[in-house]
Amino acid sequence: MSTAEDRKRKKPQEKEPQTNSPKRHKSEPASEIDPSKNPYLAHRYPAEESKDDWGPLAGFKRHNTTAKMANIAEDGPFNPFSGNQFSDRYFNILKGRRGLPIPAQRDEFLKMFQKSQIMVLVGETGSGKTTQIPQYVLFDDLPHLNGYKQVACTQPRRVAAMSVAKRVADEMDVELGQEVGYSIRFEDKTSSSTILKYMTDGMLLREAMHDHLLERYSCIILDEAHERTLATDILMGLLKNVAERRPDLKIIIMSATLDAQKFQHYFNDAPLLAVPGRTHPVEIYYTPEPERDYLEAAIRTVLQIHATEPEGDILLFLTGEEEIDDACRKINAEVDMLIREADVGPMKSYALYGTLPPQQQQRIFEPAPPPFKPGGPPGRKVVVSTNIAETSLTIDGIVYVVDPGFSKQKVYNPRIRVESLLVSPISKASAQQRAGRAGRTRPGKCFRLYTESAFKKELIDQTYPEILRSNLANTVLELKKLGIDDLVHFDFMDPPAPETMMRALEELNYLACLDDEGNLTTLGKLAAEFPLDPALAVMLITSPEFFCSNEILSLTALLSVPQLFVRPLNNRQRADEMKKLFAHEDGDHLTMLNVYHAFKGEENQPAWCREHFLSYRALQNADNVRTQLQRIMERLEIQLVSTDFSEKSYYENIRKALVSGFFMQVAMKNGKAYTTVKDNQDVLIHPSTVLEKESQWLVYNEFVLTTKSFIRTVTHIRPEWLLDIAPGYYDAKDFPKGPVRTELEKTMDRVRKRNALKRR
DNA sequence: GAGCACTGC
Repeated sequence: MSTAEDRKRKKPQEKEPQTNSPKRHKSEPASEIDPSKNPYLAHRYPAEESKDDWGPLAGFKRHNTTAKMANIAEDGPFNPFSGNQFSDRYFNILKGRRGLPIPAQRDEFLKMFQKSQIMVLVGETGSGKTTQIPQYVLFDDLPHLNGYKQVACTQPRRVAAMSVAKRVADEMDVELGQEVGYSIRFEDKTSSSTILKYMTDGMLLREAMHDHLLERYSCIILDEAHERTLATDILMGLLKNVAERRPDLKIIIMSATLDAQKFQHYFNDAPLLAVPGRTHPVEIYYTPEPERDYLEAAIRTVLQIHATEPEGDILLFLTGEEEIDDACRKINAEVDMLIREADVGPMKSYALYGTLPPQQQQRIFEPAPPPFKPGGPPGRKVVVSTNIAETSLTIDGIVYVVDPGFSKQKVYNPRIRVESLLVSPISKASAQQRAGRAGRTRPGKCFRLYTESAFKKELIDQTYPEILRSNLANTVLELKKLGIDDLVHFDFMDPPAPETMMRALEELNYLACLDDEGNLTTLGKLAAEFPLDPALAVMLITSPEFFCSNEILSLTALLSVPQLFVRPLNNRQRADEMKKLFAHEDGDHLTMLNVYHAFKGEENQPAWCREHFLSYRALQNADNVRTQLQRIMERLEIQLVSTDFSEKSYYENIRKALVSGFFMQVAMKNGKAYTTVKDNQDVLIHPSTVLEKESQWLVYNEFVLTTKSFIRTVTHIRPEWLLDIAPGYYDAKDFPKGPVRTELEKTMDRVRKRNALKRR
């Protein structure tokens, strides 16, 4: 990745071999003209040399331009950023862009942008803010004439960063990856010519860890700030801080209309610009009485719409995979009955949730079935979806939305240190977003399965930001790495609960990533380099001590992707049998490793995965993650070693390495069930385990709270290892009197006696 | 003997 300095150094070198023609003019005949005199290439030379007396940007003074000037430059004929002649396609797209509502406010935007360091911009979907505002910034901020700086625009999701970058590259008539590019995990599509970069907010955060002042940017645009992802919240705190130390940095916070004042207030009363959206009105209907069974009510409502409303597709929001599959089955059965009894058209139902393979997700875009007879009652499709359709996926043609008012949300309980998913009422903002999905192509209707008074009085305004609902161990490590020493006084927009913060600090201290004063240790600094949870990072970094870093590298990658084993509804038994083929008697971690090794030895991987009920996507993903982690290890000079497979200690070493990261996630057998050490929670082993033999002590990867408390992905370990690998954590006298303490003391005695024998 | 809202590095 190139820093601003690199870019400065690289530029002059680049022009040498191309004295006669600039880089992307390959088909052009060699010109007699000295390229440094070519006004259209003026931007390729450092600002101090550039006079910009001619060319499309003639007379443009940084932060002193107008919409009129920019419009003239945009009208061509030459592209002010690439020097090329504009294509016909460019002018076609330009016509469309000028038809958006936002250009009318270009001057208003420029004035505000020029006057203030930080501004807030709110606009509904369809306003074009994500594609247009960054371009407006380019024409005024002129980052390429300002020491080759860049303009960044962050997105919460990878697909958004990619697709918007592609769109804007087309709008600006440049090749994607040149003047306009994107940067997401596993893919950096930028070059030394890039002046506008779309990126995920997590990616910008990563960059900030090595460049605390974000020096390579002259302007940072945080888009979709209302979503309040963890990364967005940390970035906002960071940017507020950086803004003071870098008066030259411009910041724009973009958000949907809600909560604008909160953003303004947080950024020292930054000015606000509101741009209108382009959506159709949506009529809202409430139920007169509260519904007792929202699933039943939802299905009933869908059928009523189908029987009585004019043409248009339906979107129903439910909470999870099982519920959605169930609802689809019931809807199909009811529609069949309805068709027999009444004069209605056909209706096709589609399930939509994140873990569905992409191919199946795509099916929701199939057109609705046609009516049975021309002019008869309309055919329709109904998409039954999780929250994924609220933000990540938009489906055109939706006219009716059915909103029961619930979604699964992550909650964190710092007292028992457990993150879990809970079906909870949605917020007003969420309800509005859902309703908006009905008005994308024409006026629509939204049926809320709750009363108007419940909406007004019971729903909270905004969903709580993620930072208030998460374990913050990773976040605290990131903040420390960002150079923020005083976490207590860090200016969060919504400060997390002190107990959550304390838990995170405590966890990092146990992992030896923070010392007793709360400072980053050498191990902590290394751990922060990895895009992993602290426990995984520590396990990986210490694995060479157990002679198995190659294997732990694979395992770490496997543990950081979801859903390795596939278990289709109609083939569970077969899937379970297949899983047994890979089972290792000591537990699930080693089983996953067996899967990975078998996968790597396979030639036709997709077919092999189908046959063995494994997710090809997950394994491929794990492989990508592994490559990324391996590069980081090589950069940090962490050794990659293996124990010879024929050695008896091959698997034992891996289990010990597991303990070095997960010693806080250990459970001990207590009668029929297990008890987690330290927290004393009664837990059961998740039924998905391959472990069959009796095991007194287990290390587990996650605690899942569903119908019962489960520990999932478990491996058998020996208590001696705990004393050996984490002596500070497993000091028996720190434990309350009880079975765990008794066992630890027994183990200590055993070790002592054995050592005494050895000494004799 | 059961589940996996959604993202991101």
